[in-house]
Amino acid sequence: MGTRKGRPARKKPDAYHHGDLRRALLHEAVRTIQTHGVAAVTLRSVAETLGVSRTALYRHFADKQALLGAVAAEGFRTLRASLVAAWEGAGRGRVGFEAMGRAYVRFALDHPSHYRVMFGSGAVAPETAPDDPGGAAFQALVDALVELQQRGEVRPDPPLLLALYVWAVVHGIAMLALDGQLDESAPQAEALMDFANARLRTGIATALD
Amino acid sequence: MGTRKGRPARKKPDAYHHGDLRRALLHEAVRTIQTHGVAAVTLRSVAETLGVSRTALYRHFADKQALLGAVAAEGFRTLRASLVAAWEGAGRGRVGFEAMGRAYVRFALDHPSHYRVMFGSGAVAPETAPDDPGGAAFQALVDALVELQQRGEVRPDPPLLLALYVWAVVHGIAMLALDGQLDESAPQAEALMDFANARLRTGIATALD
DNA sequence: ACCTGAACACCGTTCAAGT
DNA sequence: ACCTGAACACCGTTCAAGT
Repeated sequence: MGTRKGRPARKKPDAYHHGDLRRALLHEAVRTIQTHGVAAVTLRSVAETLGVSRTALYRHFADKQALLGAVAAEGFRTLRASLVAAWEGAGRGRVGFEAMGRAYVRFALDHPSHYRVMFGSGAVAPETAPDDPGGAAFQALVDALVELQQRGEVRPDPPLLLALYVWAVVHGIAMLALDGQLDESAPQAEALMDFANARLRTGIATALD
Repeated sequence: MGTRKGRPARKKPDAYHHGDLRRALLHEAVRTIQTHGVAAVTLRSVAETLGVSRTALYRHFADKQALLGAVAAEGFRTLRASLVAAWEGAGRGRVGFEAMGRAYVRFALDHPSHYRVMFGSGAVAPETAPDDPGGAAFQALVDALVELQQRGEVRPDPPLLLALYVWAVVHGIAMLALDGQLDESAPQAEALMDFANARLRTGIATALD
């Protein structure tokens, strides 16, 4: 803020040529999703609370779906940060891996609507990616598994396949919780994740026959 | 069809007092979802293709969400039938169990939009239930696991917890595939399910230490 | 470049009214 | 009981126009 190099300071910021409408739109959409759900995200209401015309959005996003795509991308960045923090914070290794799983489920429980948008039919396919935050979040999981393989703690299967399997487990738990399929969602979801961590290690069979 | 016992045959069915508008609405909604996705399910279009007023639906469903709830319930009944058929058809046991997993994923791949509605935010909570088809589908999984436990082939953990874990795995694979997170969805989803069946048995660790 | 204002083609839902 | 028709309060998106 204040003056910028080589650009004459504007007398009055002129209300709305406010330079970062894109970021403001994105932030407002995320906020609305968190507090009132996706259905409440209306181009009209978002524009109004920002004090901007209903159609101003089209300068920054192709359409509403593009806005939601950006919301999803931001969600994946936050998710990735949570996963890495859990992994590092628990000192990596098997304990770190289990912490990652718990962090994943907790993220979904803490941001249910946002999480839903991230996996909504919008399909944030990799081609959209100058950075592909979804892929980056997944990569954090792959990296952890490779490290565990190098320590000889995880079977030497193709890391991609292993990572997809683990992702399916945590994503499945998250979705079941969000859809209200677990009674008393939050506690049972965490208990289920603890059980999942144990079963990921040893499976469900009684013996190796 | 034809004459019904004890009821005077109607001369002309009178176009629309056609008695089973409810069923017709439900069928048309399912058909549209399958062919054009949920977004195409519009009360207006459904009514029009049925030759009925736009508001006739409100005699049979509280609102659009109730219609989609009925669509979800029907989906769960079909899913349950597929699971049971796979389990029985493969002669139960561990082979039957693995067949159930594959049948689950195949159902989702074959009815992507319908599957999405089944787990959409609508929340077909158990209180809606005169029959609760979602619970019945889940029960088929619980029953199979209990039977495997009785044979000593699955660890004697609480069946509910085991079933939730397995459900999370198949649901997670299904959702990842539907969201386009797997390249070449169909084949990779089935390969992932095969891997999942193996990992459900023995887990991902290298040893039992 | 960035934003506005009016207009368009859609929605789900209500409500009094018809048979 | 079951259905209609008009009306209401919403949508996302377009397009010519302003600065």
